[in-house]
Amino acid sequence: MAITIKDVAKQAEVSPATVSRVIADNPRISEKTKQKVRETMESLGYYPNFQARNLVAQKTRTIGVIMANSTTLAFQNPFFPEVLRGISVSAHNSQYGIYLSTGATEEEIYDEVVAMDQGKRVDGIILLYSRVGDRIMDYLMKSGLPFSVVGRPHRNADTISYVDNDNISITKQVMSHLIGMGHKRIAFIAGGIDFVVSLDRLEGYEESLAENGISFQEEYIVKQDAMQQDGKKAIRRLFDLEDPPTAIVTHDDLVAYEVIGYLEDLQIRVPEDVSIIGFNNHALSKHLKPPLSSVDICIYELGFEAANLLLEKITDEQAAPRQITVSSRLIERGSCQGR
Amino acid sequence: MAITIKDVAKQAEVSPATVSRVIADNPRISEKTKQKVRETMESLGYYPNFQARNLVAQKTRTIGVIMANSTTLAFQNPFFPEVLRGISVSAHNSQYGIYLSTGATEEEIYDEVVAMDQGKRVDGIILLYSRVGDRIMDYLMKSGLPFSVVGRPHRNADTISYVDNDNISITKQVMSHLIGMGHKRIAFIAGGIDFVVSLDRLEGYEESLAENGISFQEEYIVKQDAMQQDGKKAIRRLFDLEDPPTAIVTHDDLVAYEVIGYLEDLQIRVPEDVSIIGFNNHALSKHLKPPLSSVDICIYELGFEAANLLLEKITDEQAAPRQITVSSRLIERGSCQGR
DNA sequence: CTGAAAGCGCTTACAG
DNA sequence: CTGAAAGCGCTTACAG
Repeated sequence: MAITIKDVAKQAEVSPATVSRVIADNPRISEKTKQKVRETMESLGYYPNFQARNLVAQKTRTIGVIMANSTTLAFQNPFFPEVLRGISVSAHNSQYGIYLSTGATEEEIYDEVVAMDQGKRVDGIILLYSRVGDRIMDYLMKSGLPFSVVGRPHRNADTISYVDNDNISITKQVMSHLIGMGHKRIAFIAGGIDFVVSLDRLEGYEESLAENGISFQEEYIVKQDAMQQDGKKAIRRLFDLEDPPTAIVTHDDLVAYEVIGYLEDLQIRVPEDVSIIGFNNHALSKHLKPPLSSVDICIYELGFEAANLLLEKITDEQAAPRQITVSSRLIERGSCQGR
Repeated sequence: MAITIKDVAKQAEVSPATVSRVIADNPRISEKTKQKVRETMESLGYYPNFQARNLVAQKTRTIGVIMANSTTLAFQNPFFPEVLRGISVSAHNSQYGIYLSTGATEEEIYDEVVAMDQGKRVDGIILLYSRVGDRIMDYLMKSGLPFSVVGRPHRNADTISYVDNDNISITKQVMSHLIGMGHKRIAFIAGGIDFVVSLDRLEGYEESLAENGISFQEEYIVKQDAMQQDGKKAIRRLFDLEDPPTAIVTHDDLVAYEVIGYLEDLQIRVPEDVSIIGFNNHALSKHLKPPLSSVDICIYELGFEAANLLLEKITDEQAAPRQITVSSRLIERGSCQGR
């Protein structure tokens, strides 16, 4: 069907081996032969077959990207496309392709990872999330397949290449900002409790309270379950407390806006009555009213560096695991007010 | 290195051919042999090598997904992840994988498409957008590689499998809604002018005006360029007109919110002074203030059906091109008011 | 019901 | 500087 190396060889009156060497620009082939072979490749419209090439090279020049279960709101926020853009740029720079997981459940995704590894479909994997007790990460650890993670692994972090923000520190900065403005009753709308990023931010929250001599109150924590089941109710409950919060930190700007919507329904004004800060610095956050103060976590960088780390491991088997901390910073806008 | 079919064959005391047949569950192999081979596959932890299998089968069970240049705000909106989710589900159902384009410029993407096709990396391609005079679509037409498109192709649409909303009709419905409320001066914030979807919506806009005896005014059209360069200025100009619009239709909810932000700066109230309607029904749109009326274009369906169409063509070479119209509907919320 | 052989399209020691 | 041969890991007519 398609033009193969043999067709080119015959036409150019050389052996297939020679054609192969010309493709690889092997210096032992004479310029004259190269010239001739290249011309016939051109005129025949020859294009090397990746599958065949990869089979003998025993690699694929493809990286697998594993995204978490995509059915949640999380998928509506810009994290995924933005991190993918970072990965794309790095992969493209090194002429690697991206193979994406398609599974909808953890079970399906696990099977895909096994298939990617054992079926030799990819040279390595980027895990786009880090959760507690994740089977997939355990599998990757054992498999020997190069991989990197966006987010600090819960266990054996020092033996794994990963990128992350300093979530504890940045959350403490967010808290200091609010506490510095006079806030003491600060609610925290947490992300999924099995994600390490959520744990880290919660830890930052708690540490900050402790360091500032403010007692931790369980009622100020809104779990993701509660938000997803009935966000409005969860927020109402917060403000039915004897001492309602005067500030709210949410794990995502989109959630912050959802909360702001509920607050308006409750006739609670932002920022006059309650201050609010989000994470992820959504493109909208500067346009909306109030403009939302938010933590820019540099999602693109996270993806870009995760890909770089992975390619490092793929290229050099001996490469030691590396950890990269991507900067993050609080962008102050109009959604906070002192008291 | 890895366990191959030969290792299994040796261990199970059969030929490699037999092992291959057991994998394919060939009915001519005795149950006894199958049993034995399966056991040794299990105990050895054998897993078939995709590259080898694909090389002889001359296919890849992979579909290429080509996304547009990803540097714009478009990438911040949920279209991409949502359409990808639809594709993923369909692909996963048929046990196909997804190979993603990584290029940042049209040139790079074109080269990737050629590589995917000629290098036999994928069995077919989904083009996530349709633009006027697109080289990539021209290439695909000529190549013979199965492909499907999200969005109506600008030329030769009847020979191509694609999914789309009825953008002309839905835009006319949106306009009828506004006109029915008494609006006559309706501005239109358009998407990229080289996208067919933008042209269709603009056509719906113009047709609707004509049918309702309202004259078309060039000044009411805000082009994407103007919005991207200086959105605030573009909106201000709209309201500096002698007859400023009383309603605005935008091609995307995120843009609608950006506009609403500018309007607030200009002390123009929504919906009291001006009504506004978006497209894409972003998850936030029901939470924000005002809750935004928006057209739900069923993005997930677009992706899902595009993948189905592609798989149909991959599976059956003779399959005639099919076009699927995915439903869309205006969701009324609080951002419009009669006059 | 099973095996030996050829082949998918390429690469790479080994010879010369 | 170039070619013949073996091989990557699998599948599939062809025999028996």
